[in-house]
Amino acid sequence: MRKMIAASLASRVGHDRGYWNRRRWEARMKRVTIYAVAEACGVSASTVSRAFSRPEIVNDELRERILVTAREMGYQMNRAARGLATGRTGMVGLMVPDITNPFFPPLVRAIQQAAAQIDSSVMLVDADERASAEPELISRLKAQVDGLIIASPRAATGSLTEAVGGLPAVVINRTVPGMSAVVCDNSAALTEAGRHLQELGHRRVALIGGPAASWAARRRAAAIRAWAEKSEVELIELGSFGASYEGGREAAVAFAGSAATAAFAFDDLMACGVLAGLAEAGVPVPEARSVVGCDDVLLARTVTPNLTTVTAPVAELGRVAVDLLQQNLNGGAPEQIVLEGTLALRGTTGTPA
Amino acid sequence: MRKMIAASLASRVGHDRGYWNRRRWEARMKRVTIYAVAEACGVSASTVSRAFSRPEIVNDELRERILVTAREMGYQMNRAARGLATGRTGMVGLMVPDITNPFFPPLVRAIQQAAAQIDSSVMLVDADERASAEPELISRLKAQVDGLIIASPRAATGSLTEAVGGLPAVVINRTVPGMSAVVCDNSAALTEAGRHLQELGHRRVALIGGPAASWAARRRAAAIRAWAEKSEVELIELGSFGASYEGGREAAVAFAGSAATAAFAFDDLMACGVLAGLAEAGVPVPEARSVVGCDDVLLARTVTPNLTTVTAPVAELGRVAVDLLQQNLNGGAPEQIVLEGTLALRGTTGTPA
DNA sequence: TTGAAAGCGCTAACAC
DNA sequence: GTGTTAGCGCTTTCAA
Repeated sequence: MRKMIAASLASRVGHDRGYWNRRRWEARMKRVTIYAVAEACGVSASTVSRAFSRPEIVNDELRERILVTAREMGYQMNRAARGLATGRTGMVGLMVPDITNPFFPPLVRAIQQAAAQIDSSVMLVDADERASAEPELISRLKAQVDGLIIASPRAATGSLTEAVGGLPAVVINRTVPGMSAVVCDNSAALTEAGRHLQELGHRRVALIGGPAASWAARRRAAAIRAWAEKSEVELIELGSFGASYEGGREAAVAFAGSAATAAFAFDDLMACGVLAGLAEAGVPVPEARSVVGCDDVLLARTVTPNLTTVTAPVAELGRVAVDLLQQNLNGGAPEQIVLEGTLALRGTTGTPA
Repeated sequence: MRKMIAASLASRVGHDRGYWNRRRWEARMKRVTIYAVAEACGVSASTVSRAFSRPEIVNDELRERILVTAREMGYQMNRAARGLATGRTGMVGLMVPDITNPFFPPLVRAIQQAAAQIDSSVMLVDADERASAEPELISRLKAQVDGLIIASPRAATGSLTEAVGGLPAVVINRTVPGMSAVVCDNSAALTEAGRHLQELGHRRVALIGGPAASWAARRRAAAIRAWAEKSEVELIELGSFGASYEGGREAAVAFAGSAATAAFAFDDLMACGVLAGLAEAGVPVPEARSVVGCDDVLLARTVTPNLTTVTAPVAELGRVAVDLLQQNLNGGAPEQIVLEGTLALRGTTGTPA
């Protein structure tokens, strides 16, 4: 039977699309399947299949023998075939809004590693900072993965829900009704940063807002407002800027022109932009002004002076996201988990002039 | 026939592994297949299949009708099924040595976008900077993708070749016999940087070497040595350091203690480390010392003063990699393409004291 | 240009 | 505990 197939394939190869098909044909001929392994072991294909997918139900000795010969023969499971049979692809889709934003690479890494632990691979898509592209990208991913991890999506809740359409999904640093979520709550750490500024003697502090569409930006702003309200400090809100280095430089102008002696930037990228803008304007940090960032990306430690910021437990964020997804995959209900950021005091906060 | 299958599935659902299976069953029942579309259009499944995979061979009007109803019914191709039938997965594997190194995110993005253009998805794995893990990761990827893009691999040529084992593959910023490659050649730009330093008056320049295992590091070092040889400049080689910010800070000590007035760092990350190290030691840049980096990562523009460096055409690197891979996939022979880096003069080079 | 039918490699219900 | 068998959804001959 197998022989016949080989023969019929072989006959094809002479004509039609030439080299290309010949290569594919060769690749196939070489391919070791469970049937080949089964034959070599003198067992049925199902037994080989079980030896891999449910090892506990096959005789220990036999299983060992199968596994060994499989390895010797160079057998590698065809995941497409398994996927077709089980309806599971073994892949998780990961969408990030902008992989060049230094917050995401460590997260991507953590997710990829955690996924590997549960024998899944990560299919990555970058939304290239275009919120409107997100639903489309998600729909495309959807057909190829078992579940989705959506990092800090910018798109509207409704369009996200619709795009995801019931597929298990977990969002990171945002909540979306009906989906699992892991969020990093920086409120406490930001409040602590506020107290720290106050103790240093700051009485007027600026809030440099991030993109209006950002859920995280709103949360952070809310925490800071709440702190300002409770304290004796005057909060000067400096409107919203792009969550980028450039955005920060623009904000620096506004900040320098204001009466504030310290500023919270939405994130580290912006904070570094602010630092650069202040430097250009000849305003020394932390002598004349203080600035605090958020996220603790690589940049925060490489800028001089080192940025005072709020450290997010990125690796854990990733691990938890994969965990939650797996729970969903196994029929668990959506769940939300909150992790806490911690304040990292460094060189950009000091006593005001 | 289809009805029967549905019935038999339905009967399964009552017992066995409960909720989990029920969900899968529901997901399946909902799934729109080519058969459903075919029935709705009153044609055979093969015709629907052809309407998607080889549209040119089906009657224009009919094809339109099929495509429209497919969209209306929410049909989404099952790639596992196609993969099983064609032997192609529609995925390209992308391995990066360290996604948190700022050189890679823009590259990853470019690759993902280029892949999307040819209707492929990207499966990402991060080697977490462990050269020895690379072969294993590649082997795992191999079974699930049509081809591989391997960015700046650190592993030995032999183990790479073996791990890839004949699968179409293209390496980035390195050459491996038998594989396609795109490399960014920075020699000309580095030579130009050298001439620039010389014109500024530098007579002794340091070479801060990158990791010994890095192909790119060796190439860059070679270019710089060649330039020094031809010019009147004394080259002081400062041994090899880790390709990291920390590595750069260590190197800064050696640099500051040397007679060199300028230094080439292996890459921008190290260059920034050098900058930080010099700043700590109270050595002003570019007044006392000059430094030039390589790659032009985000960091190079955010550090103060902005880093003089060599800009790599990252986006093009990614596009070309995908192009080459596609050619390989279609039976083309391995090919190597060289792109040129360009010098970006910025703030870290100046007249020596 | 279209349809029928077989097969891609694996899983899982069922029988032994 | 293991074998038999019938699919998973798509592509691709081959015949009409």
